[in-house]
Amino acid sequence: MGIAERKKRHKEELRSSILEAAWQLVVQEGWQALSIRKIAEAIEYSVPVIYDHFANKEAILLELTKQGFQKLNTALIKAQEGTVSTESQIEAMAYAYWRFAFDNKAYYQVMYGLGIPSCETVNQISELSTFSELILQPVKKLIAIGKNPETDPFLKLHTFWSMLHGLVSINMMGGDQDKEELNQLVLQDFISGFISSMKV
Amino acid sequence: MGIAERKKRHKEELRSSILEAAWQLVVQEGWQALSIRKIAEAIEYSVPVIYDHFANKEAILLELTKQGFQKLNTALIKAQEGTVSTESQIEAMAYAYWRFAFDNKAYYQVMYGLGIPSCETVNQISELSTFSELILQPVKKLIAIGKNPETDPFLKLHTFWSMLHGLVSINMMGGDQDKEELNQLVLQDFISGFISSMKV
DNA sequence: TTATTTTACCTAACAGTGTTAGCAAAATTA
DNA sequence: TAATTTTGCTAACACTGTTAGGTAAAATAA
Repeated sequence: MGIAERKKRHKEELRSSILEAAWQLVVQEGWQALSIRKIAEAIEYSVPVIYDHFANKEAILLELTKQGFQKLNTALIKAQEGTVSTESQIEAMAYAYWRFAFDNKAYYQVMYGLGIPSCETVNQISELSTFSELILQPVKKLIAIGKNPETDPFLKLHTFWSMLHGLVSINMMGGDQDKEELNQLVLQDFISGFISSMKV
Repeated sequence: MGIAERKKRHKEELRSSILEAAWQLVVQEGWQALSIRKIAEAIEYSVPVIYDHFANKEAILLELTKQGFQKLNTALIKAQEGTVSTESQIEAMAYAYWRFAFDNKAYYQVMYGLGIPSCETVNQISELSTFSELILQPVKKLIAIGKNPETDPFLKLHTFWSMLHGLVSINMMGGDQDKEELNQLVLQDFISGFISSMKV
């Protein structure tokens, strides 16, 4: 009964080739230029075949979004494991977040940059991101060290994530390369400010 | 020669009726559902007439963006004029920024939410926003009061704006109304943290 | 092996999008 | 009144996402 397996394997290959082609197109031309027909041409199949694997175009984007969050999560974990002290962990993770965004602009834009679409994508972002879980422990420790033990760690976390996203998205605009130095300063300023704000 | 004037007036009326119709459609159905044909139908003219007033669809969105920044600017100025102390000025402006975003979600999304398009829209945002100029003076004063006079006001400003945008855009996602309380806390946490970070 | 059914895949279409070429009618000027 | 400019329209082009319906090949059943 190897026939069914071969078919299944082929189907999975086709599915991932769709994602691969879609991703390549997104990187090359931006996610606004992505079209089903271009994907079909790239994988050398007709258009309806794509709809055998994905319900619609949005489902493809959503899958790429998931891939992006997976990459981000591993980067964050790696950053956390690289250091020991609580402060340096937060710092490393913020930096890793920043680096991921700028090293994978296309991913970050698919993950967040689609604006506020009517789809379910956005609602899934908070579920996809393990950023909160990862950074919760360090934040709690920092608060414990600080002078105000009543500080809400979830609130701090939420603020941290929001502000970090703001820094990334604002600095991703324009695209002037000569702002690279400024950007580094902005990030450092933010991190040190945030850490000290929890100790107070 | 009142004929030419009448024509000119009519042309301007048509132009603003296009913008008005476009805006109404954006509010009702979101900016992704905006189409030239819908605008044409709304103003009861044929499609090509629109192209006599705007080069393309993007130009219409850009005009709405400008309107949005104008509204935001006046809100910020009003907030600044309402208070005297430096700290409360910054606080009031941040709050006004926040309120504008959530009271005019459609505007804010047109202004920032289009992701990172290939167009020139984004590059014009920094020029359109007078947020930087308005908040520069209060920031400078705060730094002067603080213990570290070498702090770069422009850097602080940039950070402030970025983080504020991050707070808004993250909290604008999801759209759960029961998060309203949390959102207020997040904003207050951010403002107090930022102000104290400059005094240090 | 033959008949039947299932699977795989494609062509062609529908309804929508931004944009523009070319033409008819109305308004203005000479 | 005749010529000219302005005004606005129809119709088309080249796209977009999505799907209905059909065909030929492959797998299964008789």
